[in-house]
Amino acid sequence: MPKQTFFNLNDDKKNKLVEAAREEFSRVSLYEASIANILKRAEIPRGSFYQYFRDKEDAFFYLLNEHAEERHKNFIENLKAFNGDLFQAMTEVYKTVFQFSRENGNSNFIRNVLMNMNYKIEHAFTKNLTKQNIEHRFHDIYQLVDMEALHVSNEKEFYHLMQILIAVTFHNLVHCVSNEFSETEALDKYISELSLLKKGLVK
Amino acid sequence: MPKQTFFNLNDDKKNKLVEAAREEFSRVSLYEASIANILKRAEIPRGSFYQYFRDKEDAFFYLLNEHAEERHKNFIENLKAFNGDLFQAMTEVYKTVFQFSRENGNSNFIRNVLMNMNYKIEHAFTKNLTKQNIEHRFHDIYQLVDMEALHVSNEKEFYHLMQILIAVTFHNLVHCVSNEFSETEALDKYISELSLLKKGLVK
DNA sequence: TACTATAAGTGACATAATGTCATATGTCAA
DNA sequence: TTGACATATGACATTATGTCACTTATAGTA
Repeated sequence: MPKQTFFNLNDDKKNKLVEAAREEFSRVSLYEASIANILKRAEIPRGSFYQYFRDKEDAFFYLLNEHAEERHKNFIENLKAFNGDLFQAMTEVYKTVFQFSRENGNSNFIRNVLMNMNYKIEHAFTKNLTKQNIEHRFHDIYQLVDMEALHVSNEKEFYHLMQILIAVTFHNLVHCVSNEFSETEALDKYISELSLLKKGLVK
Repeated sequence: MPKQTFFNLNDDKKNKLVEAAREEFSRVSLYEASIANILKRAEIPRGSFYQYFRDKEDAFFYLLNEHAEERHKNFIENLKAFNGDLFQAMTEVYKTVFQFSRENGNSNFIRNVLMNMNYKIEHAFTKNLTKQNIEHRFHDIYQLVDMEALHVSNEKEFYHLMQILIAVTFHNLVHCVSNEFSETEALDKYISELSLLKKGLVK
């Protein structure tokens, strides 16, 4: 989490800093990113950066969490719109994230995020920060999903189902973005795998 | 790939260097690893390192590929031993990798690999280097697997099935290692998810 | 208004990392 | 012995990171 001083910043300065960080993290991965470039773009001195953020990661995960928050809201909305159809809701999120990764303009942030996806990044994406939050959100989803359609009989089984779905969704995203699939190709692959998932892998 | 000079090294020097690298990559992740530490341990000058490897990654992926090669052989053996039962063979590999991640002695290499798993690392793990190799290996597996038991009707569907299985297997490994699960807990989780995968997610 | 405590801003600096290159050394065949 | 080639070496240029002593701003108080 950024330090309080960051949140105390006036909007202009804050936005300029956030944009500078986003540009740098769009250029390269978290590990290759250079704080010096962010400073240059944001026109702030080195000391100030450390006044606002603990380090490079802190700034990166701030941006990522902002994005993840949006995706979570989308997911909940989709779940409602599709009457609890988990797979349709997930497919919409998949599409959205994939489209973000295709923005060729100023921001390749999501593309870089996906191509360097690891446990910590996935975690930031799917859960949000606190243990409490995770359980709370999981429960929200559990309430909204149409369980009748699913092959699970309790919350624990549903947890496993979600783990599988998340694994396959991210794996697809990363694979398709890394291999520069078109949106149609990516969606085809994802839908094929979802369909196999639904019907089961064995006879 | 390491440079030819590396392979020309006499065994003593080569082993010392490889061990030095393994120790460093066991201490921290690829990105945090310091070449200086490898040099100190291997007692070679800086210039020599770059005579043998292109960079830090080069050394890291050399070690990883060695390991992945072993796992691939295991997998093929298991597939034969279990008469083409894909799930049993995969569960054995899962167990083995998990056990490697638990080695508390000199080497936490696999633990660090799993905890920093990303696309590139997964790729090194599952495929080996060349496109040709990937297709070749995939075909080998396709020949060995008992297709009768599976819910797929052609090689393309089998490809999707393997993608799912790989996604879920790695996701489990990373999750269980990151959260310090015991071997029993990890195996329980994996088996639960495999069972859900087999029977299908929807009714 | 002047004073003071607290927060925020600043950039030079210590430290450590990476990759390169000119130079030195070793090896082997003619 | 010589020359061509491969290998070895460590000083160096460059670029990072995170800290700290010091300055400046702000807001509450006498």
